Amino acid sequence: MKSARKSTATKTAKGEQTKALILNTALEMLHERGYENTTMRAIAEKAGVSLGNAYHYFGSKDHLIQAFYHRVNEDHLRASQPALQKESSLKARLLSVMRLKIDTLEPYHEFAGVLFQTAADPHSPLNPFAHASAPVRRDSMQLFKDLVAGSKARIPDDLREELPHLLWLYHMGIILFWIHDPSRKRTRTYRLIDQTVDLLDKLISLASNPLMRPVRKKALKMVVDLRDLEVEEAED
Amino acid sequence: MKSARKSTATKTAKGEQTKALILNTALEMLHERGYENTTMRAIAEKAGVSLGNAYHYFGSKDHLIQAFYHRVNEDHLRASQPALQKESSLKARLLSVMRLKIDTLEPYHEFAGVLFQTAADPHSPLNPFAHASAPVRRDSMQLFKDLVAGSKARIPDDLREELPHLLWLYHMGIILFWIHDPSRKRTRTYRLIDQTVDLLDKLISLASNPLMRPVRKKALKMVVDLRDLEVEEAED
DNA sequence: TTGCACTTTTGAACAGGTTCAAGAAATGTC
DNA sequence: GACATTTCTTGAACCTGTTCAAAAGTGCAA
Repeated sequence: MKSARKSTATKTAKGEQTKALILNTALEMLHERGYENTTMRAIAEKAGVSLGNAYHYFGSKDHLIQAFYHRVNEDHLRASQPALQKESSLKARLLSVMRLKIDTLEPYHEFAGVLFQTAADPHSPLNPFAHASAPVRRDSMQLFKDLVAGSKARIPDDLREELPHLLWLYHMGIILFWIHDPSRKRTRTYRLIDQTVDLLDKLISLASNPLMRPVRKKALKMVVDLRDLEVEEAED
Repeated sequence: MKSARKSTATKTAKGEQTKALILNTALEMLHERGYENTTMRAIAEKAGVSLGNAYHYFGSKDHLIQAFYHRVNEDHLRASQPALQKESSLKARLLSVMRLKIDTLEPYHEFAGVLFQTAADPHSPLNPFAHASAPVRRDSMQLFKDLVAGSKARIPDDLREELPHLLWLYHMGIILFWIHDPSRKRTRTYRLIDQTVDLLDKLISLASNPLMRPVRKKALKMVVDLRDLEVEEAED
């Protein structure tokens, strides 16, 4: 379960085809049977290729999972567009985006643990701070940038600039909660979203108050540090 | 890497002895060689017992890791006592405890990722919210209770009651950062601690202001929800 | 002492992720 | 078209976590 090998880039039309075949088969099986029951051997067999061939295109099972996560992320992006068109207040936009995130993720709750399990390991390609997942992270980060940029709230520039990162971090926290949420239909998570979004909205207003400038500056300095860390790791 | 089996309780003096032998050997090897290179076979061999025997006492490799984490936690507790005796302000107490936490964890930075990797999976016994790690969690939670109780800060009762949980959560966040911190001697993490502790102290003062009561109530309601989730899971 | 119920211990077997050397196919070059 | 090079594909082999049935040991009651 180590393997640093990257997914191999295809050099041939046929290779491209095979890679896509393996990936699609894998995604399908992951969806249908969950993580544990989707073995590399099973994927290879169902796709009609050899085990080694699967490993030629995807350096590890994690890489397949990453592809899976990428797809879920695309779904969320697409699902969020209407709300971002319609809503204009920061609060409403954030609420929609967060709820839709959970909606999108829900079918995979059962094996989401495994999904984020790997995410905590700095060496894992699934780690959301790591290089390998940079595209996925950039996409989801972009969503929060759009979310902030398109809102008509009056927010100081310094805060506005860092807000997307803060919200992204917040959204990771919610997902962590969701993973551990045993309630039916994940009602707790939705409730938590409602409450935290409300709270965040209040806090943002509060932080936008000129009187809060010193505290805000201090907090933002800290956030920038956090962000730098992400970037650094993304480089290596 | 599944296994729900618990560690078996020993029924005999000899069993007790064997269990301790295996555990000590495992901890030693984990410390010396890290996670990947410490295989169950290697532990069993070095301890001079059979592979199956190791599994008789520890249901999985994770259980061994948990024991490891437990020991580190004890070290931290012990290391924190002097500071908790000496310091009286909340800020100073928190700062000491957090810095000592990182000090204690530092020797294991290399494989800490794996350690907390498993922690993200709800099914894992290492998951800090799960039943299996309840003792460890209770211990580290107790530390933060002491931390708050022994401080002479003027804090509203409602906040004071939830503060230990909040600080525990905060401390988990810092550890997450630390895991990903590539800086030499983890200077970034220490800096982040300095900054966040300072900020937290300010926020606590702020939240203690009577004017903040409505926002505070709202925030605390949310925290209680979080805490309930932990408890619930700890039950099953 | 013998027999019984238990705990402890063993090692073989299994499963699944991963590696690798080598053959087959495709592509490019002259 | 023939050869060289690169890419694709294969399947066996390896490693490690985990399971399990059975052997060995232990203590205690009759």
